[in-house]
Amino acid sequence: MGFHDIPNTGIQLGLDLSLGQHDHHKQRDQSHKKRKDGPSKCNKACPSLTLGPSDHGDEANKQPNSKTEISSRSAVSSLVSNSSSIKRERDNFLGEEFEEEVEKVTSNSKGGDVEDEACYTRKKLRLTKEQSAVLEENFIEHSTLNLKQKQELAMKLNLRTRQVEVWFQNRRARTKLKQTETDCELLKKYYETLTEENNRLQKELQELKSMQTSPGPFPMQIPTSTLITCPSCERICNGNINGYSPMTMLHTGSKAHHHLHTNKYSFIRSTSGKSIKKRLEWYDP
DNA sequence: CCACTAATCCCGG
DNA sequence: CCGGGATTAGTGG
Repeated sequence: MGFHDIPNTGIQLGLDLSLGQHDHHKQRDQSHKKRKDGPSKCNKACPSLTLGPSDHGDEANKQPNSKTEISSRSAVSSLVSNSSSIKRERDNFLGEEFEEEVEKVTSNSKGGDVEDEACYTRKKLRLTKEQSAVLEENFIEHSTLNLKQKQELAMKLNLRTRQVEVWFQNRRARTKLKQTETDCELLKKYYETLTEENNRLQKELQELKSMQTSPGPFPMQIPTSTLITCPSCERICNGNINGYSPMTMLHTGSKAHHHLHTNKYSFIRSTSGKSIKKRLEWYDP
């Protein structure tokens, strides 16, 4: 694998400002904020919401029973709220949508199943296969959405706009993480290659030096193992960077026998998008 | 919007 | 059961 094989690692990100925070997050936020103060014990006064049909996280995900179920799960994501919630400071819009959903869920929940163990036990929403698939499809088309697109998608999937927004954010983060890992691997390989190359050159240098110091019956010879011929002028060149075929490198030298014998090859974009340039010097006999 | 983080789910050893 | 990866979501910049 050569460095020219490294894919363009740039990630294009748009700047769609999201407005979508709404009142109903406040409850969730509150229950979430607790975590920073350490795990909280159940507050007797908490009127919790449950997930309605499913008590077992992913059950509905694996076998979505009905639209209602999807809708309930999606909307509430599993929150257990604290009635004394402090309002979140952010701007909140799009409230009705969630209110409706909360009501559905509340009505779905049977009176008895909201017990102590439910308090502060945040059940995690898992999107259904269908929802994930649609989101994925949309992501492939556009990795960012404008507000309208988010709203439409949310409507289509029975999710809140905020959930769609978050899903896209997380999805972008995952993409970026994967890319970073890939780049890291490539850089590791590049490092190894350079190390090998360095060792090889060191060795070669030693050989040359020893040849110089101990004159034999034959004239000095350059080790040919790593030399190739310049395709345009037929001069000998140390064109082999381990693993990178000279064929893939563009020889940009000028006319044969009059060029400067200096060629530059650019071959990779690092994670930060800057190019690393490798320079080869043609041997000048 | 992103980075960071927590909470939860889920799966394999 | 436990550790760790994946996913969803909150917070702050």
